[in-house]
Amino acid sequence: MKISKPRGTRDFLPEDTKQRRHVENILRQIVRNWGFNEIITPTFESLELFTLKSGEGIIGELYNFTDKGDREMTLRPELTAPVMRMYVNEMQAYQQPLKLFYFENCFRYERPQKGRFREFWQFGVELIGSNKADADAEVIALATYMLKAVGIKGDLHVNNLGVIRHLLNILETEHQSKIMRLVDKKDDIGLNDFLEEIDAPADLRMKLLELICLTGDEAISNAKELVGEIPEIQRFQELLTLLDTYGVEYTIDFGIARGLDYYTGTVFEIYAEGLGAQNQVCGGGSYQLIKLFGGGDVPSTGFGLGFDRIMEVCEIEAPDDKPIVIIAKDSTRLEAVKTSIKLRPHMPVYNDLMKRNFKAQLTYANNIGANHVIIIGEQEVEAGKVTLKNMNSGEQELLTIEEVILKLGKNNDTIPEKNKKR
RNA sequence: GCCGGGGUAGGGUAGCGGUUAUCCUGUAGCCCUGUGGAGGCUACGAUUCGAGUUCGAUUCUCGAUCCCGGCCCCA
Repeated sequence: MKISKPRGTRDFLPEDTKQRRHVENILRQIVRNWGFNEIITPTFESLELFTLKSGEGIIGELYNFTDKGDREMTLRPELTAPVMRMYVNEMQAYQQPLKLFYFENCFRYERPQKGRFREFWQFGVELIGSNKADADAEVIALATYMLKAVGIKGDLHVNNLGVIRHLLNILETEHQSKIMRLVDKKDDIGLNDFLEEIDAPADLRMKLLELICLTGDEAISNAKELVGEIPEIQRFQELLTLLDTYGVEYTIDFGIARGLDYYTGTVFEIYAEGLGAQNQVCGGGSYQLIKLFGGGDVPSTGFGLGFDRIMEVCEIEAPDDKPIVIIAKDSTRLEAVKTSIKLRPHMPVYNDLMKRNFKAQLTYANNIGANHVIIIGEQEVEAGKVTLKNMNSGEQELLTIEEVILKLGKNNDTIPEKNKKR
């Protein structure tokens, strides 16, 4: 009886894995160059960490369990909360701003569909300690640069929640939250009904419905007409000026709400084409979670990139490994092993492990796409050299191992390419 | 949790009440023990699971399960 993999999980074959690692390393390199440092948090955490952040309702979507010491645990559904927990536990005295990033798997008990799995990977960034527009701008710009680097055309939408909150601040806090959630869902009917239900002032109602539809270049001036010259708009403009300077293209969109109370001002989402219903590849903003987890009043900005969705639409190819195959006879197998040891610091080398005959070894080399084979037979051993055969041209030459290393180090562009990656 | 569409060797497929379950590809080996890519031959390998209808089910019915897509949700 075959055992199948759990629902919503995936096996990554060698080709898939190579591709994922390649893209992952490109992203990692960019984030490092922007001055962020990678961290790793536990795969499972206390259930409370996430219910604290998101409420009890989240439990339905978690892979939670009780451990043998009767502790309520869960596989992490996201990484912002763990990173904030880590900060509160052990990084509060660090020099700020603290620039952290992660690339880890997360788990949600949900119905799988296109771009949605039960185990999925998130690449995220958290900048802790600054509430300035400069911090928000750097984080947003970074997200767009990352997507660009892997060849994805993203559509960036930005908002500052301060504006809509300014409008709503005459209402009860709970009503404000509910409205933000409805705005986030773009549930206009539900929003209307709710405004009716709480008997919101007509003036507010009109302005709100108008505001959340504002997008594009005119949005700022239109918003000013609705709410006046409030500091939040100024702050929003400061951010946009910075984004212009970064060369980032964006759409102002007062309809982005992100639905959660802990977002403080700047919020943004990036969408990509070709992903069906799950087209959001990135989401983030500035938020205040540290206080909730028992730390100080420290502001943060961050985002999460849906790595699996990126892999769905990203078309860049990982470089080939271009393996070298050593071909030996029964009498020279030990010599082949010794040679492989000398070559392996410089290139990927395959020995025959199947005791195949000479011809079949060549066929094997051909099938795995080797550009070169190294033939070690009695003649070569006698000469103290090896035969290097180019599988594309068929040319052969008798060389010392040192000469082979020199030659393939120069001609085989795999080697420098590989070093470049790290 | 809900709604649609699907499951036949590792991958891609044909059969649609009775077949030795078809073909392509793949892998291993041989033709061919110092020269690969072609060809020939051989081997390996499948009806998702469980009930029901039937003399007989891969085929029809129901249920489960998994996959694909959508809804809900999206921290």
